[in-house]
Amino acid sequence: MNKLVLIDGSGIAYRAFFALPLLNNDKGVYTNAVYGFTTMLLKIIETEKPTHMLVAFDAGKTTFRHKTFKEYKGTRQKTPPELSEQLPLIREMLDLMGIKRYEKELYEADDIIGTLSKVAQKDGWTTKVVTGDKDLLQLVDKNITVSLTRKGITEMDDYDPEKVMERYEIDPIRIIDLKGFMGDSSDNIPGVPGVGEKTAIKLLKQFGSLEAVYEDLESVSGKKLKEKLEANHEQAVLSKQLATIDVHAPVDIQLEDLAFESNFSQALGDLFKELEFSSLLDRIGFEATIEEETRDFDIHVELVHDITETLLQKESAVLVETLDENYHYADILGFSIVNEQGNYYVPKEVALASTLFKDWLEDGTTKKIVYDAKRDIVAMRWHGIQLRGIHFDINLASYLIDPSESNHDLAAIAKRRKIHYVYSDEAFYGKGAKQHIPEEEKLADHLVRKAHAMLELEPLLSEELQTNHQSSLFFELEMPLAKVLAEMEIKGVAINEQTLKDMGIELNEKLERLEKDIHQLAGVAFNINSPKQLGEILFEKLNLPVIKKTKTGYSTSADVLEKLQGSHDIIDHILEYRQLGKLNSTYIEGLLKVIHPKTNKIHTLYRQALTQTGRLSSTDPNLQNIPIRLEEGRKIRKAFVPSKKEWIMFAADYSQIELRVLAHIANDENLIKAFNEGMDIHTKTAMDVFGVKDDEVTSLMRRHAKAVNFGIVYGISDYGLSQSLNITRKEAAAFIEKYLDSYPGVRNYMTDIVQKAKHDGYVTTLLHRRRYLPEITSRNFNRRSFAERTAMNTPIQGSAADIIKLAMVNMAHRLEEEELEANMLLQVHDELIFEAPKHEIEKLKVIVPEVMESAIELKVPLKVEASYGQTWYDAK
DNA sequence: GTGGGCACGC
DNA sequence: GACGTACGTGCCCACG
Repeated sequence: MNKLVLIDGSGIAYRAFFALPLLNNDKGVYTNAVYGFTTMLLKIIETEKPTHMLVAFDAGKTTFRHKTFKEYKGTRQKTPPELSEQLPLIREMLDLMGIKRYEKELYEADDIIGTLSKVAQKDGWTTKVVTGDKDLLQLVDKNITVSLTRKGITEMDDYDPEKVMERYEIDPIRIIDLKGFMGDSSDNIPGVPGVGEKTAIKLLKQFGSLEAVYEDLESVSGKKLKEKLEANHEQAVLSKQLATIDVHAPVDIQLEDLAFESNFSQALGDLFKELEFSSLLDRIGFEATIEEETRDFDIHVELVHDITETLLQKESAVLVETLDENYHYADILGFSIVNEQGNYYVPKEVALASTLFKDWLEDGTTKKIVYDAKRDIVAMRWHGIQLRGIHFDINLASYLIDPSESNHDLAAIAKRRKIHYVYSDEAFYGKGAKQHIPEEEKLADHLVRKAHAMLELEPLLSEELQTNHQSSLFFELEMPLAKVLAEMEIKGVAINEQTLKDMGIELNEKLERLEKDIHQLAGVAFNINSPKQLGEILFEKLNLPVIKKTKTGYSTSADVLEKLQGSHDIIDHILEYRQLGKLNSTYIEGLLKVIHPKTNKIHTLYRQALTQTGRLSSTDPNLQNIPIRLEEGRKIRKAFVPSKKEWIMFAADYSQIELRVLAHIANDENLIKAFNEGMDIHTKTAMDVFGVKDDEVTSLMRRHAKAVNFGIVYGISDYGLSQSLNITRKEAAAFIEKYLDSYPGVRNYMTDIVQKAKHDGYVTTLLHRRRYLPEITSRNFNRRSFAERTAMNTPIQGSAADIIKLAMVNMAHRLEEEELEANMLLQVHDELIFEAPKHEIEKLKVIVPEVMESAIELKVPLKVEASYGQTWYDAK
């Protein structure tokens, strides 16, 4: 059976261009439309497995339609040059993929597609049309389906005749009548003014066609409508004509010529590499390979059998290779050292057996350039080495220079700075099941290349940091913080395993009971954890009203279920099942799984070079999302205990740090005054937004005010606020307006920062952390709006992150100075958690708030609340 | 192995 | 007027 795929090339290119941010490769060539187009093609090839393919393009500005209506597409904006310059690349891509393309003078892509789809239909073929243009739905027929891009570029909705009927309630061919009435502003087709989709469909359902409506105009209900139709008769007929795809266009190609096979050439792989589509390479059957220019670079490697003084210089790039992502468990593969004396590879056994080498690693007076200081410190510590003398972390530097850079691998950092001789780890070791460690000679070569690049990169990155005014952010904040975090990770947090296990047993019993009840209420056994099965039960079997749909089916999220509460007893049970199930799988079973066998503690990994705002993140396990808001979940914290008897857990959190930062940055008098007077900020906001006095603030007002503050801090939209408060978007927008009226300094800040971001291309935090926002000038409303909210939010959230990081570095020094035994263990964005002997409590109660509050001086005081107890749970 | 849906924290 | 809307991590399911 032949399967033909016809693609609206012009439409998809246009769509891809606007759907994706303006990407470019290292030569500055724009690639977003090519990339989007290509991912769409690959998806189609993979899912449809076509035997024949054609991409049709519009031939030029003038088409036969302009003869009847010279203003056709008259309001179209000129194609942006950033897109035009990508069209030849798309053509080249198609040629290399072996996909035929076609354009015809005076005809549009639609007409070519229409004509060929009907020829194929006659020959008994199956055809799929891929487009972003709803007009093409008129082609839907037996054996012809139309795929409309939905959001982005690779997500599509398939329309067969039934689906068109379901969506529009008319036959596919009546799409042209619909267009006749509605018109189309993007093509400058007038239609009948005042008639939209709803009215047009009503008319077509009643009369059948546009012509039939005009033949029997008297039967049309509504005087106004009748007048509008009468006055625009000619225009409606013309509009229908313009919207009609010519299925008899003079297309001079045979279907057989469109044969397609998906075995791709090396030339295509080369083009992908040139355009930096590395993530797509394996989809066309190419591995990420080491490029020739990289391989050809000759580097002399000295394999070290005996450690001597000569290779241990005052300044070196040092690499300790650990393959396991989780460096608490990672084995060391080997070391490389590159300095002015040479390029050395030191096998693991040689390195670990040498006291000379160990002493050098532990020598704080030598300057070591590393790629990931925290990983190196921790990994070596597990092998008994106290790494010191770290001077420069390549990864951290790259992150500070541009956190949005998607790839901070050494090879990528190097390549962006014209250093091409490093292999990417993925290309060298392989990924997934194919990962393996090559023979020692190759490994030595790889590691030495990496260290060599590190040595070469250090001055380049230093220079960039300096240009960005980020030297002190780097050397005085992030570098010292890496060491502090390493110590926290190594120390780990002790866990009372039995507490977790007991909670697990209790939870399992409750879950079993709940499951039984739910199955009974449903009348059938099913998997409650499957949103798909749950949706079928709720909305098909029990016929509950559908509140929201996801792209794959019914939404069963908590906010949907909450709206269904009361309509069926099963809902409450499901909500409870979900809540307890989450606790059990993520927090009980999940945490038990990651207790380190050697220490019986949990050692998280902080990601210091990941988030766009400068916050840390925590993985393996994530200790930054341990439940607190609901009591059942909060109990999990009872399992987090001090590592020594007679010790306690001590917690200290910043109160409203983001809003204080906002008061400072925005220099808002009202907000500054509120903080200086020590007011409850949510109550204060409620007073201002609702215009009431202190004692008139109801709990609902305060809740709403709190959500508005939350929105300001996290940069959510009016839509986001409306969702969290369950109010309309308009009401949410009104709240935000009221807020900004009350805090004019904040309003000015919001306006100014967006302007500044447009001008500079980036925003910064108090300590010069930087976030680029290229989309702030996007023509796409969503992208632009998002960038604008990010511009407002990042300086707030990022500065708060700067402050707590600074406090952590200071705290580590202070604990040492005071010779306290207390250990700093965890950071949860605005909170620090310690363990300490009881006799240090009184001292900590003074020192910890003092260090945190004095981390930085703002126009408002910083406030810290501290508490302690037997477990993390009790430190509240 | 991957993407989607969901839920946890800040 | 629609668009699709704080971030990050991890679980389970369903798909190939």
